[in-house]
Amino acid sequence: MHTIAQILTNRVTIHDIARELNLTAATVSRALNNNPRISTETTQLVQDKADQLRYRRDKLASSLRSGQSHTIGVIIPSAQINFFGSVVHGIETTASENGYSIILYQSEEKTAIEKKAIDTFLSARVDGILASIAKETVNFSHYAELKKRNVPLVFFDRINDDIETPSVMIDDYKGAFIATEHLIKKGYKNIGHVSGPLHIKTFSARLNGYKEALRANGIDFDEAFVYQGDVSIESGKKAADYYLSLESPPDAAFAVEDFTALGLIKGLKEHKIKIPDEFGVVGFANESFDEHITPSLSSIDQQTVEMGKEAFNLLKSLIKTRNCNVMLDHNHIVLEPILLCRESSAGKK
Amino acid sequence: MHTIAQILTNRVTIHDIARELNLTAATVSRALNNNPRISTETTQLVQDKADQLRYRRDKLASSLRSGQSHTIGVIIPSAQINFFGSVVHGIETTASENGYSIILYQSEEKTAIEKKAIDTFLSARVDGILASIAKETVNFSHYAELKKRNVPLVFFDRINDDIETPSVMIDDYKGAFIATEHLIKKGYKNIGHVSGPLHIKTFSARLNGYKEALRANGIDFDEAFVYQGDVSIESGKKAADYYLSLESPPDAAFAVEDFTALGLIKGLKEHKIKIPDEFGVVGFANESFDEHITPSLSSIDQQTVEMGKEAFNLLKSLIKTRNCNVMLDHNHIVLEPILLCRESSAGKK
DNA sequence: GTGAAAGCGCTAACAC
DNA sequence: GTGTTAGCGCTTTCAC
Repeated sequence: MHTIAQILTNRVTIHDIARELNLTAATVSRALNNNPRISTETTQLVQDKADQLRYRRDKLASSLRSGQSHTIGVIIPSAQINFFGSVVHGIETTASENGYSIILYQSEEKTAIEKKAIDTFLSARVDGILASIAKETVNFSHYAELKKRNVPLVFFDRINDDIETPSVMIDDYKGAFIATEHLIKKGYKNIGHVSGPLHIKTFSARLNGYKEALRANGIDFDEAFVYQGDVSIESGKKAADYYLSLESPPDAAFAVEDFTALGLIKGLKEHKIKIPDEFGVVGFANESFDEHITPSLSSIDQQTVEMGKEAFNLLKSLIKTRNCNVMLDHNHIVLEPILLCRESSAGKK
Repeated sequence: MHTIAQILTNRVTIHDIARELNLTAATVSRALNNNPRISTETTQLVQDKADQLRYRRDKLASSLRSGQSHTIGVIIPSAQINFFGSVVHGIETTASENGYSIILYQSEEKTAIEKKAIDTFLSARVDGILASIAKETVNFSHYAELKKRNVPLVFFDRINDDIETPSVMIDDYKGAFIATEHLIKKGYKNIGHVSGPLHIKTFSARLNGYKEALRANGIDFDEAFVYQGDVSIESGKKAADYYLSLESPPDAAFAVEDFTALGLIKGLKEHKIKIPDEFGVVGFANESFDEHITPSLSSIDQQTVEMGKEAFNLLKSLIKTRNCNVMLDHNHIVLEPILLCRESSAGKK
């Protein structure tokens, strides 16, 4: 029969199983795929023999023949960024549960690498692609080509409206609304906003959410309370300086994201302002440092793992309905942001 | 020109190129692979036509035939853990530069999932595997099988001595030595160590590094200065309580990792101990919160990106020399830890 | 319920 | 330098 050494060194194929059981490769293939036309006994026999010989289906051959690779391509800017590591966690976990493997590619925010990623994925005949667009990318023809080639594509977090494809993102507007309203409810009266570059949709949506929360609570919007920052610790610090230079400074602020909030807190501390007693702060992103700084930073969680999960599920349904012309093309999932209330917004004293 | 099947699947094959140029598929294949036996003109002709038709090599077919997939499998506990996200960054970047794709799998610290990952990789006929062992894993037969099957394997960060295979890890002993000596040089006299579970090699190595640094600097080791923790913020806090309960407490401590150091700092602050003026602290890992807490935490960087890069390079050389019987089996790379001096160990006043 | 035969798209041995 | 032929290991008609 077979020595252990033989089993380990030579690849076992369906032909080996077929030979040992006096069957044909076709039957073995069917049995391994639980084809109902094969008798229960044969199926059992084949599967037992496969186990015994430590057979493993050759995915290359199988995919080549069937046209389905059960592999998806994932493009993220960088695995080093917490946010994306976390989304990838959600994607891989869900993909794995569904029998899919993921090929990971990092764009490093470069369009050229993004194109290379798509090339690689197409070569590998992935069943679909999950992508978060690189910052550098302004021309989307490589994504458009995927649509033309009928390759399932789902954007997550960073989407683009020129490409009509399903997507998953967080509700920035709502997150900002919740954050701002939280400060109001905690008793802060004059609430500012440290903003980010407004040509980026994410940041303008947060500004709008902030404004609307004020309006909904009968508070007049004051242009002077919006500090136009650039998403950095430094811009948070400058915002603190700016606010305290005003004749009547705000007593709280919603920062466009956590690094800005961190800078704001540092700046306020330098001015000996007590947080949250004299000034409340809420950020956005739930960065890992939030709960470790002093005071711990209230923030809006972006549901990263959930985002990965939803993105995969969306892609999976796209794959399933690929040729059915089902109009899934306008399927956009918007996730609910979650307020994490920590020390920095505990209320005025 | 194009068959219906091609229009439907949108795939151009070497046969299409061959037909259009009155060549055979073999010649086209050779030309695309820059085979020197093909004339320069033909090669150019073929490559131009390939571009024109937007041909992309089918990696499945190519790998199936050639036996080389140019794909490697990567097992990490979780992409959500900063450390591993960062290592994956290093791996993917280097792999990509070398024309390799990576399939990512998360073990979630479970042996069963680890086995599934290996199964998947074997099925996908990866050229090699990069793995960081799951915490749960005590039986390594699935890794041993890879060795028997002659599948190139490299461990990173979490290694096991039972399996003889190349590996990359950080020098824990040296990192601890550097951290401890740094505190001595900064003028702290009585230096403690908040330890982790000592049955884990990483942590016992750090304890040894700490001890040796004391010895090398002529300081007597005092058992009472070692607090046996469990790698958590809580154990850091308890260590602070413990140290301050001593008749003559230490004036500095090297914490086994950053969360312990964070807890230590929090605990010391609660006791109104000034850091670094009255007490110096150094951690290990260079977590992302280190530079954002107050005081910022001095730590030992683990060279995560470099680790990924080295791991891939090691795997690549294993793949290249696979059948040459080159004794690469005892190749263990140990990375130099790097001290990051921040506020928490700035020196006594 | 199983077998025979035909590829999926590519590469590689062997021709000439 | 290029063509011919034969698969890689699998799935999938089409038979019976």
